[in-house]
Amino acid sequence: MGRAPCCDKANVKKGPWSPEEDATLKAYIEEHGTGGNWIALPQKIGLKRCGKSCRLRWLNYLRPNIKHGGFSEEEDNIICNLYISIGSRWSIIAAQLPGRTDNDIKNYWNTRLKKKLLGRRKQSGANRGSQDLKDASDDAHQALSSSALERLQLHMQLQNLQNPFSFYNNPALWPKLHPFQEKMIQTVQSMNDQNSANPLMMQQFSVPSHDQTVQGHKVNDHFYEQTTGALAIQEQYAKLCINPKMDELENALNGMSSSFISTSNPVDSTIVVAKPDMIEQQVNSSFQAQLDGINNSVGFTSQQQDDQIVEFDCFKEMNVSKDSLMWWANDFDNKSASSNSWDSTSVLQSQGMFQDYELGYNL
DNA sequence: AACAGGCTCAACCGCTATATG
DNA sequence: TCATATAGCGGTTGAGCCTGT
Repeated sequence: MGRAPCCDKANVKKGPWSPEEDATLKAYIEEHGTGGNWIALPQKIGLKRCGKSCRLRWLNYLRPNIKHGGFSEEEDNIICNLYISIGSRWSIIAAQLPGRTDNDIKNYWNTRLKKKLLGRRKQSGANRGSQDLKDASDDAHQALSSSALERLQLHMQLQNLQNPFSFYNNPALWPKLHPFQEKMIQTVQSMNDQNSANPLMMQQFSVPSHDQTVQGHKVNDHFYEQTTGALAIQEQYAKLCINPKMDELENALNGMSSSFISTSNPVDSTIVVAKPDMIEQQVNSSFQAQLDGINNSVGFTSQQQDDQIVEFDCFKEMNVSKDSLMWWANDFDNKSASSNSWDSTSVLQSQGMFQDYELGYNL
């Protein structure tokens, strides 16, 4: 049996609200409240509108203290950070921005903010020319939701562009490479030079391989994952650049375990792969010290760093097991894993989120 | 001035979560 | 425990506006 409609579709008005309708609805709610029943409300006040439509109109437009347009830089930062962290939970994001509605934020993100951020990459990656790579990337892309992909892209971009202390941005912090890796990178760089490479990619390729000791500090787990992923990018991309044939690409992709993180960037054809077994390798102690140094220099406390990890919620959409990626587990994620059941309170309870705005990606 | 294409944003749709009997 | 009603959410649509030619 199908579900009964919430209202008589034939007898309700659709489309834009007239000033008279607005006035009627506003006056009634301000005097009587909603009465806890939106469905019955339009009939009470003689509006030929669906209750859902009345609710939406009130929440998004008529209720007091609603702000429209004119998003500030600070609001942009919050939206961006939260989107990267939790995805398109617009109501939760809206709860952090007084006077903003979820609809407003959603529209703002889809029409402006996303373009503002991703547009940079599109521009820088536009000149990279391998259609083979692009096609293969598109295929790999299918395994990942656009939301997660977008968030991953944004994370990587922002990590790179916004943080002056970023590992990617600081060549002095890059340990020496294995000669073979250097050779791969040189090859890649020479090809990229010819093709006006995306600067982001170049920096990713400069990230060295490294190891890890134990599941100790999440600080290092975090950086470790990033650099491990970057190493895998190096390997795959270098192979493909050296011999960019489709069959090679297919083999490379087919050879990847299903437990790998696998995604791709449809804009610049980046293939991102992180192998869990790499995560089992040993950490170079001097490198670890350097990472600790970075964290100290940017003022991360261990708690803040834990919170920072919250930002990588997007990886859960990539079928990454908690065992294979040790940095993954945290209280926040458990809440988010229960999907829509958590609210803005739970976000705030995952303390430190707002600290991340200051520590993180100022636009 | 006229047109086409792109952009914005209010509103709708359909789904899930929650409340209630 | 189940069925039903309602609230709430996120994705999508389309009318109107803007901009470039």
